[in-house]
Amino acid sequence: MSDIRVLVVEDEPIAAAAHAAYIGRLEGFTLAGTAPDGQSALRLMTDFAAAGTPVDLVLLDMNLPDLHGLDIARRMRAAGLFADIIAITAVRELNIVRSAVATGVVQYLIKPFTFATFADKLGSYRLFREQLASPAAGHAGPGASQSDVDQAFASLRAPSELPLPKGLAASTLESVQDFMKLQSGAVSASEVMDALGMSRVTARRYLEYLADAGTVTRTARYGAPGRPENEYRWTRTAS
Amino acid sequence: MSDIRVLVVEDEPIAAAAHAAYIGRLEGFTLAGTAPDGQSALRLMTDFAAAGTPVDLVLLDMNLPDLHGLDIARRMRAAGLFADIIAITAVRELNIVRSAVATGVVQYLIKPFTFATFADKLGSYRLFREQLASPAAGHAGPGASQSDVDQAFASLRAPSELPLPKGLAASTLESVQDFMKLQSGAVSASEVMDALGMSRVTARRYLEYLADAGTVTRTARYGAPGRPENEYRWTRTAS
DNA sequence: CACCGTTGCGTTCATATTGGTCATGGAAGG
DNA sequence: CCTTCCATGACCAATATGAACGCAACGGTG
Repeated sequence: MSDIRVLVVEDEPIAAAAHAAYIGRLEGFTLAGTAPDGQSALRLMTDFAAAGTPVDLVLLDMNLPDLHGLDIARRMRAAGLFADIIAITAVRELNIVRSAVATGVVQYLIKPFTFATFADKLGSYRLFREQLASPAAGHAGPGASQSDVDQAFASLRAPSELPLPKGLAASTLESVQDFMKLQSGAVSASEVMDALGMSRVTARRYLEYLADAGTVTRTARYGAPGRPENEYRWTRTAS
Repeated sequence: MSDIRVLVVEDEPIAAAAHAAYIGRLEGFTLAGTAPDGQSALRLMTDFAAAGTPVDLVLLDMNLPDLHGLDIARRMRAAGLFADIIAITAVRELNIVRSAVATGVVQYLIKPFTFATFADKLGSYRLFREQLASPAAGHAGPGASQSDVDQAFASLRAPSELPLPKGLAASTLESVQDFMKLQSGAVSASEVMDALGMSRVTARRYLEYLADAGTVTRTARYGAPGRPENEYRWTRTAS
């Protein structure tokens, strides 16, 4: 089976290069090109389609200088471009998710994400395509049954757990992350402990992990008696 | 939450009446109207949108006298109509499924189907909407995390139609579901074990399956020594 | 200015308690 | 009687907690 041709649409050059590099590391995917804004993305897709090598999948950032990602998706459909779309955004608004689904977005990635998350989402998309290309054996005839379609949809939309370092639980990490997102200023490990009802050791361990991952920054707080206290601050997610 | 307004698009009068009757039997759904062909369907949707009562969901037959279902979906998007679509078809062609996904089809029903299948697909769609309207409890704040989005997408799967994984029995799953429905708060796996008289392993396996299917949410309970205990909460809100 | 007690957090370790997995037994169906 | 499937019990792995220890800055005191 030929590779899935991917177009990366992202205005920030650093992020665009990162996504392109991610694509290169994945089996079964080929980078078709990159576009820094909506207009050039649409033009590129039209050119590729005219050249007989249409784009199969678009990694579409929602925040672009000229057009919103949803607008691009709508214009794509209006222009007869029916590549599948994986939306990438830092905007955590659920109503946007619904609108995105209505315009044919098959996956939704929230920045910042790790390569593991990225690979997982694209992998499930590839599995979705493969299941539609060759349905499960055992059914006679060329048609697809309801369960075949259901299985394809399931593989497209199934969540998956990512491997975490030993000693850390996914649910706990998520609680800490959600709490940190809401804090505008810096918080100490003790404050996290009180707010989430967990022990000081646990709170500190997860904050330390997030600091290592770059999701939060760690600074020292002086002025009070006692050993200086580390305070953690949610790093502004790069648009 | 107000009901989901549904438009039935179906050329055969008998089938159209059947679908309309199905809608009437479902909690949380209201029939907005029926259309026998693509042109009148588009006109109806435009009129509803202009009247301030837009259609939320379209049950769209793929084989219509004037237009193909995919064409209708594309024209809807081009016209700025972003109702969600559940495709209904007797044509079992998988490439159509892929194109349908690209135009924002959220579910795919293959005729002939029973009322149970119909109710299941629409029920999972309603759960999808509810999860996007109010993300899972346990996470504070207005933002949605990656796992919230994943879980919403997961509700679009059809657990009852998928073959059950090895080791699960339908009858046991039903009793666990019935018990969980009655619980207002969160329950742990041990409590389910005691209440239903089954082993901890079995209770946990079924709860885990339900959590994966999005029917229950899983959160951790902190504060006590020892490994945190998972507690499960029924999420399907009876509207 | 140097030193030392105080103070509160960082760090480590053992412990408790649950989650996860494997092989086994029993029941249902053919 | 055989096969298949699921619930079970027992084992190992995982993870938050509490306590004990160490460390670094503050604030007196010499």
